[in-house]
Amino acid sequence: MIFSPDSRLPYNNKDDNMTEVRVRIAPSPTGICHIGVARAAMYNWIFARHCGGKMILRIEDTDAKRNIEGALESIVDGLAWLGIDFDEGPYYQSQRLDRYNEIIDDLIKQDKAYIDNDPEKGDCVRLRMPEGRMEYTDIILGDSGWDMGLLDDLVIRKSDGWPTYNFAVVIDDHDMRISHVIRGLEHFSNVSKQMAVYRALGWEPPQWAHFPLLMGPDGKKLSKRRDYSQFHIYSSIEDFRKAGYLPQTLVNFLMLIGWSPGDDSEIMGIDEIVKCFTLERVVKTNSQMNGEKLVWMNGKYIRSYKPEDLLELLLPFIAAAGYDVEKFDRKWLVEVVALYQDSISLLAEFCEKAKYFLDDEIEYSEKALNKHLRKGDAREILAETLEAMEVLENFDEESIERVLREVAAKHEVGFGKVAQPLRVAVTGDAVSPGIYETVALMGRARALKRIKNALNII
RNA sequence: GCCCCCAUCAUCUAGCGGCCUAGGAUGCCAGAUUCUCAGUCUGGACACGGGGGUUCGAGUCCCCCUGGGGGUACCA
Repeated sequence: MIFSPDSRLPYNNKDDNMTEVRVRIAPSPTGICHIGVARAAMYNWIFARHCGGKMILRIEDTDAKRNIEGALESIVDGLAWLGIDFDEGPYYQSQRLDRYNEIIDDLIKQDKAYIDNDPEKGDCVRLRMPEGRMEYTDIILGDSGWDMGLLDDLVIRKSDGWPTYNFAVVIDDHDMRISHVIRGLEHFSNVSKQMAVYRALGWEPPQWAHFPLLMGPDGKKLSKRRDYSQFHIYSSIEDFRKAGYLPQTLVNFLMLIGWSPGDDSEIMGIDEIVKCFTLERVVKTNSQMNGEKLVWMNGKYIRSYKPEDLLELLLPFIAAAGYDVEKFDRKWLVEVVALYQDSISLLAEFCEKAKYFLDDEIEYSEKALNKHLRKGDAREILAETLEAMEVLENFDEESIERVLREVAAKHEVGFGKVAQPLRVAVTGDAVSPGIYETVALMGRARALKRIKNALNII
């Protein structure tokens, strides 16, 4: 990512080739990398990459009161994590005041704009709106129009000297030679205002594409304040990352909301999406986020990794859970990961599920103890299992299986009657991966110690 | 209030007049695999908001209603 100190643009761009695809996102640096910003960035970036065009970052920072320190970095970082980068920028609106004023003054000279005196608010500049109906076409929504008589003369310069949003956007998009404005539906009604500015300036407007809005998992409007964690949904990219989502999951999932490739493909990598993405296939309806499908998809991606690669992704989560990552044998950890790869859907789940591998001491679930160890001859069976395991030459999966089968045969009980007591004894709970793998990987010392301990407390 | 946009299973979607007794995915239910859980596989239930048209024929086109969303600032 490049941050050029002087990011003002050349004003004259008449000679440039306007057929080049150039798109942008224009966030305000007012907070974290919100899911809405990420989605807009994804549409623009994917469209740019599909067309071989350029992706540009512009910062709308004219409202100094709202600017937050570090917000730009967190937005750029969040997008980078998703795989979104920029070819140009960031350009700052705050550095382009001269350019806006030059155009406003010229508009006044031509009597296309005028100074409006308001005794209370001060002088502002308004653009004379055209008469009649303005027609325009949106790539996603189709033909539309607006009765311009409904609009007041648009304020283009506020009394504080700054241009208004709808004016600055037009100047910026033109100067940056933006070919397609791809943004959320909340901006749709700005088109008429911006078209009026394009017309006054005699400039060619870009192509418009307004994608529908993302609704919360509760079906209501997405709110920054609300906590959606019960739905496995978050409002910031950073929170998705912390919850253990993979970036490719988020990209895949978010793109499949509001767009489809046309066939039945569901699990799609970003390259594949770039290849077949078209704005025409973006749907027109608002859509609700479904956390269950998101979790499912993340599980699919988790299962697609080789265990050693998955471990690399898991390491930060293991460290964040308070473990000293260095104290574990790396190869052994890979095996633990392999054991759990099928049963986790979020990276953050690993430590909780595999805690009896990571912790020295385990906690026993009373319920599991009662159900599997304090019933029938479970205690006797476990004690016998312990005895047989103590004399095992090789403490490996095959040997352990043999022991369990022998014990089961001797007592004439099902395999579960032997496996479950053992499982509870070594893990503390009635649920774990396969019992031989679990016990073998745990190691002889740990397993035997835990069995003895269990026999003591039941 | 006014303006604009939208409308297929619970959810995300396919469908661009006959291929639709509406397809896929998640979730849900059942079965298989099995030492528990998960995973995987197989099967099942679940939708064209309502009413008028147009047409030989409408989920697909038109109108109305209803519902949802967005916008109506000297915010962005």
